[in-house]
Amino acid sequence: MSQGILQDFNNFQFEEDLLNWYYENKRDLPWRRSHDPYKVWVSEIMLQQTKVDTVIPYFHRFMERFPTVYDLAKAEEQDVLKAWEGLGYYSRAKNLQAAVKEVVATYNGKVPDDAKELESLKGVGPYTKGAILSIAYNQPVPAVDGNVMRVFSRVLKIEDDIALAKSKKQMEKYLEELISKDDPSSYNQAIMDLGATICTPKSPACLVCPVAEHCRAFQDGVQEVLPIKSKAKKQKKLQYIALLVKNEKDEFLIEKRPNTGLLADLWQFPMIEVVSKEIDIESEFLKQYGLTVRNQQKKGDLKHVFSHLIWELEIHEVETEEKTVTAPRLRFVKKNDLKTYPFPVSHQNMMKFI
DNA sequence: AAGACGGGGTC
DNA sequence: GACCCAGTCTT
Repeated sequence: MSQGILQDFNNFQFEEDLLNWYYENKRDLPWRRSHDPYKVWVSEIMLQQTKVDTVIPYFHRFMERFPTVYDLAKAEEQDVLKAWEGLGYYSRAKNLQAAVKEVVATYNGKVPDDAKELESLKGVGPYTKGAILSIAYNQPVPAVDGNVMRVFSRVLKIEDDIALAKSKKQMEKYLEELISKDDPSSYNQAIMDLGATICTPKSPACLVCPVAEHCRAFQDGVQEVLPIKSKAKKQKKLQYIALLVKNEKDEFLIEKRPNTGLLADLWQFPMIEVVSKEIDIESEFLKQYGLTVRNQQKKGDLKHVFSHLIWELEIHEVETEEKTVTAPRLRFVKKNDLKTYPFPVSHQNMMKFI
């Protein structure tokens, strides 16, 4: 047993109380119906920074569309992005498919049960590695996410800033010791359920918590103070003119975004960044897109908030006499065909102005 | 260590 | 508005 913070912590009783609670109260979630490593993997990627309720319908559709690693490996990337449309953090989808291709090519289609192999896969970090190893393969490996940081900041009364990388590393060290060696799969999932339903960020339900008697924060009445987390910086504001460019065939001009960075490889309506007060939209559009447009008409405003920036879009409709475009990332598309392309939510909202 | 990377829900 | 969410990658 280590000196320090784990000293005097009754882990034997904590584990028993936690697991007994979990066996009686675990949530019935779609990805818990099997221990198929591929399903565990997909669910864990989708659940990154994303609530369970949001993920459930996406998970069902994704599994129907790509039931096995082989189906996902051979899919068109655009189809994968379309299945991910609206879920956000789209590099997750691209990395997942790249990693699945690697699993098919290198591991004969079997999701690795080895830590080194797993963490070499794109999009698989310390958390996802631990989740797959524990949930799918029942190995006693920690999976430290926001829930775990919060629950154990309170249980062990840790007052370090959980936004710092070293705090998470330290927590992984503690959990290597604490994690159940009898049922690591249930242990990790129990902490997540506890964090999601009882040990919540605000107003934790300590009076019905199965491990309240082991919780140092509760004993000292500081459960509402922990965990300590430094503030996020506020978003940068960006202003754009977003254009519904319609030709005489009633088609709209769309463009594919660059293959890296924000919303990579998703489609959008053309946008012109508003740098100065007085910009001439028609000449600026000709300069950036090479098309002549006319009869500009303002349709409305749209605001879209990302985690790190804010888009303020001024929606305009214009007409063009062009019927074709040669640039590969530009395309004229009928209104009814727009739904076949993956769009960010901000530009799905633009379609309401059509 | 800090920033990039989505979107939705809550208070 | 601020905060949070079953994080990872890049700089």
